Amino acid sequence: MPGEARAKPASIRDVARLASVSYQTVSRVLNDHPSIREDTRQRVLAAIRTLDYRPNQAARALASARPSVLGILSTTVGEYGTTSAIVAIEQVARERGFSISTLNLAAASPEAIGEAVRQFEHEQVAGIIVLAPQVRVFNVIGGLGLRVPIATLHTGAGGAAETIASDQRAGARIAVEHLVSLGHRDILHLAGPQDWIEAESRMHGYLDAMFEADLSTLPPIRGDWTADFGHFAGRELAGRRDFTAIFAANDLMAIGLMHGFRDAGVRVPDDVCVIGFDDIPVAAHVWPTLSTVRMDFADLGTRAIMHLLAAIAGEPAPQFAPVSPQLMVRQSTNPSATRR
Amino acid sequence: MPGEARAKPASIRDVARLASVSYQTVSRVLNDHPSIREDTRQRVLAAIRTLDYRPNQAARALASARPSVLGILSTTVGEYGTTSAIVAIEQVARERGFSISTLNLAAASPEAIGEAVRQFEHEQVAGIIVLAPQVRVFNVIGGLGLRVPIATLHTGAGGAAETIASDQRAGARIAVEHLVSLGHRDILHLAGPQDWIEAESRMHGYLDAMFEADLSTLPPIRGDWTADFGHFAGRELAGRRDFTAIFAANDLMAIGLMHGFRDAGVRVPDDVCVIGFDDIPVAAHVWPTLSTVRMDFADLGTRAIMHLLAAIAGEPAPQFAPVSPQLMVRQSTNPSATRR
DNA sequence: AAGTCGAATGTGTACGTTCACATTAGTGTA
DNA sequence: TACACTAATGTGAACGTACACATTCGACTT
Repeated sequence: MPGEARAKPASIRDVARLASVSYQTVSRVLNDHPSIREDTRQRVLAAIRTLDYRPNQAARALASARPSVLGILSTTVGEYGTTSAIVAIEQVARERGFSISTLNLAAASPEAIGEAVRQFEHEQVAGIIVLAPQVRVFNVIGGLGLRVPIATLHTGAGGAAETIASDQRAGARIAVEHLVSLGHRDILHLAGPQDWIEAESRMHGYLDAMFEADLSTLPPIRGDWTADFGHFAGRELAGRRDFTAIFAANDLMAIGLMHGFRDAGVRVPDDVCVIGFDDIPVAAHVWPTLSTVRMDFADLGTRAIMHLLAAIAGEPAPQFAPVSPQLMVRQSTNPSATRR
Repeated sequence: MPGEARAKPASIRDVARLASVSYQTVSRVLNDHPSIREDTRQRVLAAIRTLDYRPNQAARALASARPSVLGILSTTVGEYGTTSAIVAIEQVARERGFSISTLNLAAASPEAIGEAVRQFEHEQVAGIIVLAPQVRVFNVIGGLGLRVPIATLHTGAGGAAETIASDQRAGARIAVEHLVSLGHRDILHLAGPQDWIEAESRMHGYLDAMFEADLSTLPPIRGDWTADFGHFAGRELAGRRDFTAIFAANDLMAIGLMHGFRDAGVRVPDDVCVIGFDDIPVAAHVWPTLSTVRMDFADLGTRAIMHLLAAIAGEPAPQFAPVSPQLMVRQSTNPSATRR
């Protein structure tokens, strides 16, 4: 509003002039070149501060091969934890001088994914983090002969994509083991969509635990992650009596499931025990409060980005201790705890 | 893995050579210059398709004043709807040829916000969309003498920031009117944090409805949007008998509130009616199912981006019909409907 | 038929940075 | 003291595009 003529941002040459050096010297200071005398460096840094100079990323990306943008590809289909992972990723990335370009896919069709990745490629991103953990995403990406490094939060990516050892499988196992320890023998799994890596991991965890406890498994129900589906499933399953506990692949479905049971007159946890996965913020507040498994998604995000940055720098992949998922025991698996 | 030498992406000059025109002509085709013969344009477009050419955004941003990146600034403190708004914003922006750079703030301190905005400025963004609707965010931004256009989803931004007429206030009003129509006269408001624009809007809606119904208001409780706080508040409020209904500023707090009441032996909706705001996916599945108000956040996002794009292009702000919030009546405000 | 005008296209240059190479200063060695 | 060798700095290009200007071409006027 005050209409003050805004000065054009300072360029590397302005800094050089003020510091009485060549623009190249400034560039070296910016890029931590080893051969710079300390007093020169200080003079340049002072000039940078005086002029509030910030390197032009566009020019930098144009002139150098290595770009300064990281792409995050995600599907919106509600996965809890995605957000906290993104925040963690961003933070690390920005500390290392990268910007983040996000691309949220409404539908995860192979075409859309391919297009998105090519979009990133054309935007000259340094690397891509994929938070759209469908199996076919990786098939598509694998078939693209991609040049940019890719990382994901999830195991089982297969193909060329770099993967992080996440412990969804261990988490699912812990959940089921909890049910087993309560004496349940007939445990049903309400799984996620077939194509999802996380759904597969969690189902494997279920199978692991059942196998180890020497229990026979029931064919899992395939859901779509939504509470609405859980609700539907609950009403459908109310008629069956071949299970005494259910492990739902996420909390949303678990909560819908309990609603469906309630509608049908099946009591949780008295008639059927339910455990979820994620520990979404409302899990501790629904009725009955939902037992679940909590994972540190921010930590997973950090690993993914560290992994990606290492790949970009051509360094060997960093190793991390496994993330330990945490069992949250609440009312939905504890018959004696439900008081109204 | 197959180590095939990857070809360098095609440049505008490659296209020009293939189409037997000058690179400038290609540039004109790309920028929809009027004076291009139709057959020339077609020849250029064909060459573009053949080479799978995509303009280099970095070079484009460098050469032209107008950059092609839009910044999205948001705080992570859980607001439902942010995600769907972002998706909508991105879609429109990408259609118009912009990339999206996101910057999620963990803490919304004035310093962090200022730094984030300067970061965007330095990244040469064309405009910024702010999804961190705290009042002080706008104070900080207003005091920055910013040159890039800014838009937000929310009204009441004040200062220089461009605003969109959103209807949170109307939504809150509808929620309270619903309670009034059920015969409630003593209605308490569980508000959001003082600094938040949305919290203020929703409180204003509450006050509007109470005033119009000629009812006296109670001092609102200030929450922090979380279910945990709602839980705490529910236990605290259970001792009070000076209200028969509560309007919570978001669903998360409403669900926690019902949990707190349950703990304290207060029955919802029989003793106290509860209504929330947002219609988060679990609202229809908790017990009792939560009455609430649904807003089309994707639509709000679309408006915000249209607004911003108009500002960037120097066009007048587009006008939209108000978004009508939708009342979702469920069990938590319907005493006769709770069957177990 | 020469002149005028606008449409269509081409040529130089700049954007801000990095890279490859060239140069100068600085230090030790013989 | 001269020599080599490294450290420190400087110079000329190039990245891929858009902008300002110059040019060519054709059609229409007089």
